[in-house]
Formats: sequence, structure tokens, C-alpha cells
Amino acid sequence: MGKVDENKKKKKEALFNTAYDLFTTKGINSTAISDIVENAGVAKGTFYLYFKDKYDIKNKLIAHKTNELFAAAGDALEASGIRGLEEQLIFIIEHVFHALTANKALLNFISKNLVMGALRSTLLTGENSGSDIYEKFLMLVDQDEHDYNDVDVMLFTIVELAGSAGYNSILYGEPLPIEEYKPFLYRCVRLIVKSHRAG
Amino acid sequence: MGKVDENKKKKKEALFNTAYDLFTTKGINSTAISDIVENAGVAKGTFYLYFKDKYDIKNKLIAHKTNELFAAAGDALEASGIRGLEEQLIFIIEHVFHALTANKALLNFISKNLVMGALRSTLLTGENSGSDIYEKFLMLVDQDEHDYNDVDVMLFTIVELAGSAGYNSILYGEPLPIEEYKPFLYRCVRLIVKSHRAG
Amino acid sequence: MGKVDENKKKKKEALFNTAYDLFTTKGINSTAISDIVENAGVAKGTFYLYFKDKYDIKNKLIAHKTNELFAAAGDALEASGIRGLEEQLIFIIEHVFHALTANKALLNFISKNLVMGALRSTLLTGENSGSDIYEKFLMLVDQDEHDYNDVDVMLFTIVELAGSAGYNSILYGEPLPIEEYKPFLYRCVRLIVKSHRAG
Amino acid sequence: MGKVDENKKKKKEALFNTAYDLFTTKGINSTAISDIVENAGVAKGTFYLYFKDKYDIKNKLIAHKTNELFAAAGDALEASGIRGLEEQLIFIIEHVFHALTANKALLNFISKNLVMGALRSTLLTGENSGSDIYEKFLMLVDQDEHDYNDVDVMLFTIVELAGSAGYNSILYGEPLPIEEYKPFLYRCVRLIVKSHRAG
DNA sequence: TATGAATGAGAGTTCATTCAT
DNA sequence: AATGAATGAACTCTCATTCAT
Repeated sequence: MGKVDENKKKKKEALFNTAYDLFTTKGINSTAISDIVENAGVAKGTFYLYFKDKYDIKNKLIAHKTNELFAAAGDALEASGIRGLEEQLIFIIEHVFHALTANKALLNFISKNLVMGALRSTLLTGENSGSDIYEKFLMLVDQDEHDYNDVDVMLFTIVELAGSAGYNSILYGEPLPIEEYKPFLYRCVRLIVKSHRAG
Repeated sequence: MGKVDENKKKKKEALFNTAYDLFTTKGINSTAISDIVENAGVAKGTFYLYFKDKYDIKNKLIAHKTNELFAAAGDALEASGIRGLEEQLIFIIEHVFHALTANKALLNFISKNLVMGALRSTLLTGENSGSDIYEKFLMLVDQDEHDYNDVDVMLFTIVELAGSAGYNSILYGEPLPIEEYKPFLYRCVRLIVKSHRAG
Repeated sequence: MGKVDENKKKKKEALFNTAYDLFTTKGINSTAISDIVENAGVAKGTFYLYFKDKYDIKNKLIAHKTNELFAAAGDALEASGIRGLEEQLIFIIEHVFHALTANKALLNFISKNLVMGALRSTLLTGENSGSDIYEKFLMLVDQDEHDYNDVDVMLFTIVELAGSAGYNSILYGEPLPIEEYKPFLYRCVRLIVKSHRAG
Repeated sequence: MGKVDENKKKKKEALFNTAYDLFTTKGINSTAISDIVENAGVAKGTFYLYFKDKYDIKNKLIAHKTNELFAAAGDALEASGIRGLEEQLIFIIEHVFHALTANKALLNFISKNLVMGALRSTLLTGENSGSDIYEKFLMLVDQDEHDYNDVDVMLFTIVELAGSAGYNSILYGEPLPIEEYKPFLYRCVRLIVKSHRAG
């Protein structure tokens, strides 16, 4: 990679990181592009070299962060050697919840914008080299000792429930703080999985 | 009510209705206060007599619309004479889904802003004269032939799931069109209810 | 007229006059709206209360100035009591040329933008209370002792020639300074008039 | 010509042609240098190697196109063998009008910028190797069987009239479509020529 | 000679808010 | 209570120009 390309990447990343910081801190509406470029230390025009507008960088940011989140969970799952679909799904939820509990600004940013699009949003980013989480989910289902009906529906339902309930529980402690709510949620996940079991 | 007070109410309602129309049509970000007052046929300054700013009217609008939605569902439930918690909750979901399917703009408006706050949002509005939906939910639970543990958690989980999944299914047909998704959702609701049954 | 309306008119006129000054001094392209409002002593937003954009004020300005120019010539003609179509047309040209020679910035401004639209441009302005120059031309033709064929063509040809040739002669002295060119131009005007005489 | 020089010429011509296309299509004000270089397939910096700015290329373009137009008319005149100043001038006007009627974008481009500079604009271009139209006009006058006074004035008047009236007639059909206006214009040209005849 | 990433001033425009009437 | 003219800061986005490669 030449000096120029290196510099380009550096600038784009500076914009990306700065935008993330400001979006999570001040909110998207209150973040002006001037703020982003100023903090990133680039000229205003440079922003438009890499992004169409504020919403372009926002979308790319969400896709990127979501991707990161699930990719990390997937990697951890692999390292853990856990078996059994129920346990695996709960492990992933656990892992993601853990990250989001530690980083509520991120949760707020992602969830306010596309709570559920999480899974498919990887499509938006151009960087999904092997990191496609949905594929991994399907693989887990496939490798389980049981067969399942309506896999898409099952996964969708679990993700929606976990995403929506987790959002409120982690961020607002409603109806219970997340640690207290988890048992209920996981019981529910198990029920959903079992209800889709074939035979 | 005097003529003056009548006039006041009329102006406020004009602003309220116009704001709703514009928010659902053009989106909140693209709706300027000028748009609202122009379409409502009042002067710009008048807006500030009744609302603090755009977000004030937005919040009041969401609370009001959510309230309306659940109040209608509650009334219909009463009229139906249906018995049994599972059936009653599903009836309410069915009723709300029906209304939102017919009015996707409303679904989009409410959900984009506080999918889940639905229940508690009645607190925001000053107009909840006997229309508190949450109270009604608790009453239904109370009157059921079974006893339930952790009622709050149960209701929260159901509402989050129905809200989040319904939003995607109705609006985007994901993972299935709403009519096809309902059987899965309702099965899930029954499972959740049963899992909270005491004894 | 109330205080408010008076103030409105004053602001609008300030913008109008300032824009004219700047357009003729610096050119339209180099005149920013900021320049106009700054010099007019009003806020930027006020500009957009009265004009759509820079080109709106430009067009209105051209129409207005052209109108003024011909209205003055028409009035002077009336006062002079001159008879005979040839003499009358030449009187008007003479009068307009005189004004433009004394105000080359105006000539430059008008001509660069719609040399010939001069006559019909009165339509653009809303202020043509009895000042419609084209009507006056037709009246002059009508009152002449001779009859004329293709009056529209005749007037158009004269105006185009006088406008285009006058522009170059007054502004650049090409092919001769205006005073030396006039005899040729007027001879030409007479030829055109005569060539349209009926019978 | 070496390979390098050839390449240079090719780039310059690409810029020239692209600029012309864009200017006539989108207008000068709305054409950015980025547009030109992008469509021409060269780098932004390259533009500044050959032209000072947008107005530099615009002027050179107008001069070039005007030159082309009259050169073609002159060549056609020669080929036609027509005799007599009146007929020759009308032939040239006819030829140019024909080209401009077929290419209104070109008429619009040239006329909006320097209707009348047509003749002398050849001076601007560096390429007038023997193509000087004004010289050719003088030659035609010289070769005519009659003598003429104030030849400059005569030619100027004719060109101004034809240019200005032709512009409006061809582009806007005012006061008549060009084909219907021509008889009047040509009668006028003959009158002007005759009025300059000596003796 | 040719490139094109980077610049940054400044353009036009919007709009929430104020306040004299 | 109601108005709406006026404000002016803040906004997004453009673009001619530079200069290191």
C-alpha cells in the first residue's frame, strides 16, 4: 500500500471513529458535519470524498458496529466449544449483552436505529468477508442433533425478542435489571427453540 | 366552555392533527414548525403558546396515539366477552395489529420512536382518564382462573416480542407477512403465559 | 399603511437597491447574497422572505429597470408633442440611449441579460400600471397619418437593431462612438419604417 | 508530431469537446470543472495545464465555434459562385441561420455570450490561419460592382441586426418563426446595403 | 506531463425562536 | 391570546485550486 493510500485510509478512519464518538455522545441530530471534520482534523470537503452525507456514515457505522459485535460473539462461541443449539444461542446473546452492558452508548446508538436489522445489516457493509452471522446461525441449527421447522421464523423471533427486551432491560432496567431478567429471557429462548423442534 | 377557550382548543387541535399528518407523511426530521403552522392555519408564534418545541409535540402525539390504539382494543375486548388470559392477550394483539396493518404510517411513526414504551407512555399524556392500559392488563391477569408469577416480566416480554416482531412483519413482511407469522407469534405468546403460571 | 407594512416595504426596497448596486458594480456572479444583505443592513433570512433566490431578484430588477427606462422615454415623448411615427420612434431611442450613455452600468446589466426582451419584459413586473410600452408603441403606429403592414415585425426589427447596435456603440464605441453612429442608425430606422408603409 | 505531443493534443481536445457538450447541455453556471474533467477522462489538475479557468475555456470555445460557423459559410459561398454583394451577404446569413436552426444549443451558447462579437471574435483564437471572416467580408465589398461608403458601419449594422433578430426568431419564434421572418430581414439587409452605396 | 486527494472558504438556504404590534 | 416579520446562527454541500507524488 502506497503512502497515498495509507493516508486515505487514515483519514477515512479518522472520520469514521470521530463520527462514532460524536453520534454516541451528542446524538446524531445534534452532531454537525462540521463537528465531525473538526474533531477528525480533516477539511470539510474531505468528508464528502468518503461519505455521501451524515446518514451515509451513520448507516455504515451501524452496520460496521453490529458486524463487529456478532463477529466477536461468534469467535468466542467457537473458542468455547459449547454444543447444543439452545446453549449456543444463549451464549451468543450473553456475549452480545455483555458487550452492550459495558457500552451503553453503543447499545443506544445501534438500537435506536435498527434494533432488529442486526442480522441482515451485515449485507450493508462491504467488509463481510466470512463474517456473515446469519450464515453462522444457520450452520449452528444445521449441526444440532435435532431438526428444526421454520428456522428463519425461529431465529427472527429470538433475535427480535432478545434485542427488544435486552434494549430496555440493559438501558433502563425495565422491567428488571438485565441480570435479573436474563433467566426469564433464556427460559423463553429455550421454549421457542423447543417449539420449533421437528418430529 | 367560553368562546375563547373553545377557540384555544380548536387551535391546539389543529396543530396536533396537522403535526401528526406531516410527521407520518414526511417524517419528523423533514417537518419544520413552519410546515405545521402553515398547514394548521395558525401563526408561527401560536405554536409556542401550546408546545415547547417539535419534540414536545412529537412525544405528546405518540402517547396520544398509543393510548387511542390500546383503548380501542380494550373496549373491543370488553364488548367481545372473551374469557381466558391467553385468548384475551391475543385478542388485544390481534386488534392492535389490525389497526396498524391498516395504518402503516402510524405504525412507522410510533415504532420508530418508542416501540416498547407503548404501555407506560400513557403516563406522559395528561389525558389518561381511566384509559390506563397497563392497569387493564393487570386486571385481566387478576381475573384469570390461574395465578401468575412475575406478572410484570410476563407482560413486558409479550409486549416487546409482539411489538418488535409485529413491526417488522407488518411493515416489511419479514420474516413472513403478518398473517403467516401470527400463528408462530401466538404460539409463542401462549408459551410465555404458561411458563409464568404459578403452581 | 401601517408601521409594519411601511417597514416591510423599506426592507424590500433596501434589498432591491443594494442588489442593483452590487450587480452593476461587481457583476451578478461575484455578488453573494451575503453581500446584498450585509449592505442592505438586513438579516440573511429576510432576503428569502422577499425573493426566491439571486436570480429572482435579478429578473425583477431587470424588468423594473427596463420599465423605468421606457416609461421615462414615453413620458418625455408626450411632453414633447412630437408628431410622426419616424420622429417619435427616434425620439424614444434617443431618450433611452441618452439615459444609458449616462449610465453604462445599467446598460451593461440590462443588455447582458435580455437585450431584446426589453419590450415584453414589462409583463414580468407586477407594477405596469399604465406603463406598458408596447401598447404605447402600437398606439403611436395607430395614430400616424400612414397605415403600416406587419407592425409587430417592424417594431421588433427596430428594437433589435437599436438595442444590439446601441449596446456595442455606447459601451465599446464599435464600430463608431454612439454620437457618430446615430445618423446611420436613424437612417436605417427610417428605411425600416418606410418599408412597412402600406399602399 | 511525437507521441507525447499527440497525447497532449488529445487531452486538450477531449477537454474542449466535453466542455462544449456540457456548456450547451447544462449551461455554463451549472457546469463544474469536475464535470468537465470527469467526462473528458482526465485528471483535475490536467485542466489547469491547458486552461486558466472555466471562463478561459468558454471564451476559446465561443471563438472557435463562431469561426467554424463562418468559415463553413464562406467556403460554401465560394463553392456557390454567387455574385453581387447583397446576394452574397444574404447567402452567408442564410447558411449560418441554417446551421444554427439545426443546432439551437450552439445558438444559445454563442448568443447568450457574445451575440455580436461574432466577427471580431476570430481574433481571440490563435488558429485563424486564413480564416478571418471579416477580411472575407471586406473582400466581397471590394469585388462588388458598386462602391460603398462606411463599409465598417454597414457590415456592423447588418451583422447586429441579423444576429439579434435571428437569435430571437430561431430560438423563440419571435416575432415570427425564422422562415417567415427571413423575407423581412433580407429586405432590410438590401435596404441597408443600398443606403451605403456611393454616388 | 499527469495525477487526484486534499483543501477550506464560502455559497445558498433553512428554521427555531423572539417580540413588537 | 394571537400574530407574523425579522432574525442570524447553523446547516449542508460545492468547487476552484493546490501540490506531493
